[in-house]
Amino acid sequence: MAASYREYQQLNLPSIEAEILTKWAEYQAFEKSVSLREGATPFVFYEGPPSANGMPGIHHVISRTLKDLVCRYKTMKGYQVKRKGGWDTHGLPIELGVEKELGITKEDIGKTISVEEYNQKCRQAVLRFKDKWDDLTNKMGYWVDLNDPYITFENNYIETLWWCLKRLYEKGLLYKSVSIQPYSPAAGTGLSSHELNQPGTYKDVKDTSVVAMFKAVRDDKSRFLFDAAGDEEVFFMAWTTTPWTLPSNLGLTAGPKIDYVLVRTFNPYTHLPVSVVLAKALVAKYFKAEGENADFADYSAESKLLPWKTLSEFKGSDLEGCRYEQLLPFDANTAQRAGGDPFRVLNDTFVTTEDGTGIVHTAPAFGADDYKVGRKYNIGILTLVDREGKFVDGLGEFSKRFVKNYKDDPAYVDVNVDISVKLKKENRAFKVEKYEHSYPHCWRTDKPVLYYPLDAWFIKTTAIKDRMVQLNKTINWKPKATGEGRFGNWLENMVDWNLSRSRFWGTPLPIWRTEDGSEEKCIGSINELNTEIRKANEVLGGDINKHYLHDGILDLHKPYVDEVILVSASGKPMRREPDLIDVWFDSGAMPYAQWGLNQEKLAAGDERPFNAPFDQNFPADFIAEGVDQTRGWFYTLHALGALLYDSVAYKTVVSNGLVLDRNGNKMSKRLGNVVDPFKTIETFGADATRWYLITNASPWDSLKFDLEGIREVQRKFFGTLYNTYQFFALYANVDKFSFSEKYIPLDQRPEIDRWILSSLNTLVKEATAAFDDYEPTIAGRLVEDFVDEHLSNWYVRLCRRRFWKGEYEHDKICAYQTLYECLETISRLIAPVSPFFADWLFGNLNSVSNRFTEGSVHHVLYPEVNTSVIDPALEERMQLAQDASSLVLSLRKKVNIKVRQPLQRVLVPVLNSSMQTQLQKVEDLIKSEVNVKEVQYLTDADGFIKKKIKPNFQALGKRLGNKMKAVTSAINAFTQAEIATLEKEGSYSLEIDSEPLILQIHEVEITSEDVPGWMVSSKGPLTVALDVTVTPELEQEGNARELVNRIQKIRKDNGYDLTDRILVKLSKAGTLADSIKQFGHYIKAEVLADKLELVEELEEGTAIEVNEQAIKVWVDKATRS
RNA sequence: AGAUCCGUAGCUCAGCCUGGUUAGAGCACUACACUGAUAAUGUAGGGGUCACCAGUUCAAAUCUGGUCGGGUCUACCA
Repeated sequence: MAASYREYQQLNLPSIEAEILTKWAEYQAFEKSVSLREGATPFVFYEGPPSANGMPGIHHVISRTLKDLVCRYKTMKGYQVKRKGGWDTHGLPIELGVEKELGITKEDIGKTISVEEYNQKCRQAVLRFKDKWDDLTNKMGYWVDLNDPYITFENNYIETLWWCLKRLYEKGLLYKSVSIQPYSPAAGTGLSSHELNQPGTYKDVKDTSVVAMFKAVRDDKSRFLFDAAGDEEVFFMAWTTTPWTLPSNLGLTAGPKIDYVLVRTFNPYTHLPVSVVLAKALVAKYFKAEGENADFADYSAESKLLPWKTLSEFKGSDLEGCRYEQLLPFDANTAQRAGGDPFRVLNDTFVTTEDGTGIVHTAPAFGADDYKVGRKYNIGILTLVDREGKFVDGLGEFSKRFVKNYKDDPAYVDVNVDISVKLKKENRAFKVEKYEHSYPHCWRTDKPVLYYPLDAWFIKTTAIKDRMVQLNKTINWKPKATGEGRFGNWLENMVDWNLSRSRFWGTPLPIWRTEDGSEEKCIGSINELNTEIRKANEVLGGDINKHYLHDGILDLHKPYVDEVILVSASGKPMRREPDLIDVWFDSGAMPYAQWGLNQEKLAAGDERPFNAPFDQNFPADFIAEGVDQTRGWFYTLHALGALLYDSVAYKTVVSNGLVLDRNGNKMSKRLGNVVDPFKTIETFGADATRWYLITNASPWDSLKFDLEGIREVQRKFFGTLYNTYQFFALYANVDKFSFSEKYIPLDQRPEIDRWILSSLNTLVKEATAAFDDYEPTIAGRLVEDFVDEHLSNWYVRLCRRRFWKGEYEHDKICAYQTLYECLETISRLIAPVSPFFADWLFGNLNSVSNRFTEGSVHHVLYPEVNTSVIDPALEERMQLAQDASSLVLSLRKKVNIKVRQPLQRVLVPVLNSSMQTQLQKVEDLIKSEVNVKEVQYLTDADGFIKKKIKPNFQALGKRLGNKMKAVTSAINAFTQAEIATLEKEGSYSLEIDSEPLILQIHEVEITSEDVPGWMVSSKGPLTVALDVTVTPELEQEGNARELVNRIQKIRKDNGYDLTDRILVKLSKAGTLADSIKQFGHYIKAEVLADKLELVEELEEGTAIEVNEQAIKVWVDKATRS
């Protein structure tokens, strides 16, 4: 007995998926999908490592679906796609999690808990949710190799990072420098940008702001100011919201292209006459319009209005180099102590005229921009605040005072206010006010952060900026704009990469330094370190490194590496620089570190001393992550690829957008609008979820996630496809179709079969193009449209009878082969996006036909288009048939004649012979679909058609330009005769604005509009007219059909099998009797009745109504003969 | 603050690159119909200042500039 296609009660995606998962596990389907392609061209994919210390969310499902579908697609295209998994295990989120769990803060580490214990905790916490992640990976059908993942905390991984760092060090790209970083005095620690981006860190606060007046020094540079001011005192005005930085002021920065003015006025506090410099654009902020050129002599302390007068105007560049007197001189902040040449006006483009005065008070220690411009001009640096947040000694009355209330001291007096008061008194303040702005706070202590100079190690990415920009242009970005815009701009504005992190659980910086910093050494491997360890012991003697002499170092983390002391060339001890490196370096170096160092290659001085798979796996063909990784992983991969090997690290990158909730809000635990991926998958199935995520919006658009959308996908796409399969299986099992007959050549198949196969091949072509272009959304939507509109609602609907009527012979086999081929091809087309359902469908089909030897759809090749099957004319005329049917149905609706009532004819005006030929070929389909007996074609000759003419704007517009309006109205006024002439001659002469103009036939569109005296309906060039006369003859046939429908329903209600023969008795009733007599044969054939009897009286049986006539029907199974 | 994406029907999205005269589809809603595969489908109906303003053009949802709103990233500044 031949195998049969599996049939189901109803679609249940989750149970299908459970079944397929079991099958995959048993057959090791994933492993096989890779091993089957051994020797094939590799397609290199990098997995961006997730951090398993948090639960996976629905947004992980979208990026992983994207990764998975590309890898599956490429596998089906014949590539070998290895997917090594990985785990990101270092970094702040993990440390913060552990601290929270232990209820400690950073300060406790090394005190209440040893670094060793702490890191042990981190190591344990890192993979806490690994099971959950593995579970999700499995359930969502993400194929990735989790058996041999790279793990960033492992020694061999860190060792490779060290090697990379050393290579950078040797190229002179790794350096130490002071940088201005966010720092929390209350917590005593620097903050990472990540910490600063915690929700709620930016708060609106009211600070005392002051516009300070810096007195210009008269010299050659500033002469133009004093000349204009008539030798009065001249001040530069600069605004600050942090008056505590004023003692550390060393410069004033102006924008070179900004316009400035010198204004004569009075100091509103001291009422002394002054001349001040500020940006022209900001004058209105400090001076009222009415005060301009007001009477200066009238001004007194009581005056409401401040008179002012513009004395001169100049550019910021004119101010460059002007000197000023120090605002708040003390012992501690002399120019000498600052080093450099301070108290000058500088120029930089970061200055804006949005706020303040257009002149920026510059304290290099307390602002990144200040620092940068300060260095450029060598104005030195003063850090007059210590790490606790209080002023140092030597600042007079301000010494030792906290610059902000870091200690929650109830008696705290705001030093910023005192500074402002002092300035007011000294004629050095122009305006003091409370200013509300958003300012970052330490998320842990809730105290304001300050920017503070800290030592840090940098990678000199700026050295190869141009090269990185150049390389970026070769990367295929999806979407393009992210690469050119967001990423491109980011590269253009690149700064050196600050690697340092003052944390505990991470990759230690492998640099050892002598105490005076004069000698240092960068270590590039474990062997090298062990050698150095022994050497140091030999040179320095004693107990130095005694724990590491025997076995070498066993763990490259803190605190162990910090215990190691090395020896410099000159014999001095060296200690490790205490920093850890940015975790982004960990992930950015994964192309190299995932394979680890190869000791032989290393010893041989290989440029690429990584284990062998590396050679085949760099750079990646494809990576994909969320768009939030643009400046994260995408950047670090790119930077390291360029820095280390002058290469891109990936050729194509897809950045997917955010997943928002259904109202467009970002999902966050705080808002409680997160979607649980497990629950979603369990409820709707991974395939429906994946399909929804991919087809609803382009991956890079942000997605408003709505469960209703998944439900719709489930119903509409999978439901339809499932039903189509179910339909096929039902009849194929009856007929024992197993594709054992020879493949019937297309020219021996009916039109509709050739049509659906043509459409199918068009679909294959277009879907493949879309996948090749990393546009899965387009591919998915194409398949959806095909399944719904073409396959299910046209092909199957029209062909239904072919499957259950008649014998198992040529036409039926054609139908089975065609539908089978469609289903099988669809299963392969959708396999990348919905891997479970595809494999289920494929498996169900293939287990009967055995057309493929492969056990899984994921092992076969993606369908190849057969262009010889594509017949555009055929697809076009089928469209005509669909349109014509739709128009006729619409007309039937208008006159309320149901489809079951046959009608005699439709008239179709044809404008040319090719249209008629096209229609004739699909005439039968139209007739059966709309239940009419004949199609008549009307041509001009019949004189029935009324035509409509419309200009072809596209063609005419180019030629005529601004004459279009006149021509349009001329054309609209055409008579039927004129249209006829144009059609006959192929051109027509017009006169527009008394100029002759020859109109060509292709410059207009002529459609038939009307058939006088008939009901018509049209769509584009197609018009149909319907003969709505119902003759008695037609009515009888209609009755018969109606009756068939009722009997079929009874059959179904009685639960008969499709093939059961029946006996029917009908009560004689009115005019129906005639119908029954006349169409008895037809009725019997339709309902598989052996006997159809008309009886006078029927006791039992079902009472039904046929076209408002009551009748009784009695149905019973015929006994088998 | 800079960059970037988005804004079309109640909702989700096409169309925009390459301008062309009734702006489409699905969902939802209403009514009718179809069905021995269908949780499907068909027909009809309501529902749109294509965010706004200006410009270019004979012609703008489409091109240009700006504004507004939303998202994201980066930065945080006197």
